[in-house]
Amino acid sequence: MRVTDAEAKVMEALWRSSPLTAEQVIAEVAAGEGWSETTVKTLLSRLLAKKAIAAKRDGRRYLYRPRIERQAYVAAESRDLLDRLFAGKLAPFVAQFSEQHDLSAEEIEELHKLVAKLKSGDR
Amino acid sequence: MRVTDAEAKVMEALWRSSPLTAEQVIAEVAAGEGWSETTVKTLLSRLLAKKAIAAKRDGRRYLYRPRIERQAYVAAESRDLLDRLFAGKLAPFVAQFSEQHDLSAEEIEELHKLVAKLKSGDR
DNA sequence: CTCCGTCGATTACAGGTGTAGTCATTACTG
DNA sequence: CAGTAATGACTACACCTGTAATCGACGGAG
Repeated sequence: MRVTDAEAKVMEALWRSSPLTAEQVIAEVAAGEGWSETTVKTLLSRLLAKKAIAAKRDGRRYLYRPRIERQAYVAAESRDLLDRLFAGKLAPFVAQFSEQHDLSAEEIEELHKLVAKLKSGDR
Repeated sequence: MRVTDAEAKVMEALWRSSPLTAEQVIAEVAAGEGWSETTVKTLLSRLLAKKAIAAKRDGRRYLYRPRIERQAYVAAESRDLLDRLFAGKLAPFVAQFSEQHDLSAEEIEELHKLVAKLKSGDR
């Protein structure tokens, strides 16, 4: 069961900190996305229905927390993109991206360190 | 106007070689995706409507060709992912991906060469 | 010249998604 | 104890997407 883009915005809030009440989630995302309160509540319900989050009763309200890790979501999205567009290979992705955008010296340095670490088998 | 996943499959066929007739596009993708002929035709119509492809009459049929480059599509998708999940930065993406998947020595080597080239400012 | 087959155009339709309003319950406030 | 405010549940709805069938026009075969 896939988490949609709008739902992911709500997940991001919960990944940033949790548990949160619906009201707190609304405070985190509604204004930024230009959403009404009920929209956020709908998204919470759908996420609950697809078991992407859990809700624990706390008096008259619920406390929501993620049930899937951001790491897993990010990894799935990344793999999907790589598979669809780069035959699953990382290097071609990096190649095209660096061709399209001028990377800062810092970014390049960071990549360098990363690759060095990979070469040394340090993981 | 966004190209959807199903539409992208048709685009891929046209990026591989073009121009193609509808029949040729169908031959390229229908079986592989388990689609009927009419499904492919619908996708061609929608791509035409959103100007992602062009059609030139050739006797009684049309010859279709891409109107947006694969490069541009791939770049947009990539940037979207990076922006959504990695604050637009390449290095964190590479970091998480290499953590999730064991890269082959060849892949690592390829990345190394790429980064070396970037460092030398060769672009 | 007529009939038939081939194409693209048009229409269809269910399920997903974004976005939001209304309802019903429940717990405080007075 | 009753009324009100807050909160989650339910309902709504248009547009998008995947998937496909049917229609109408036009060109080629006989």
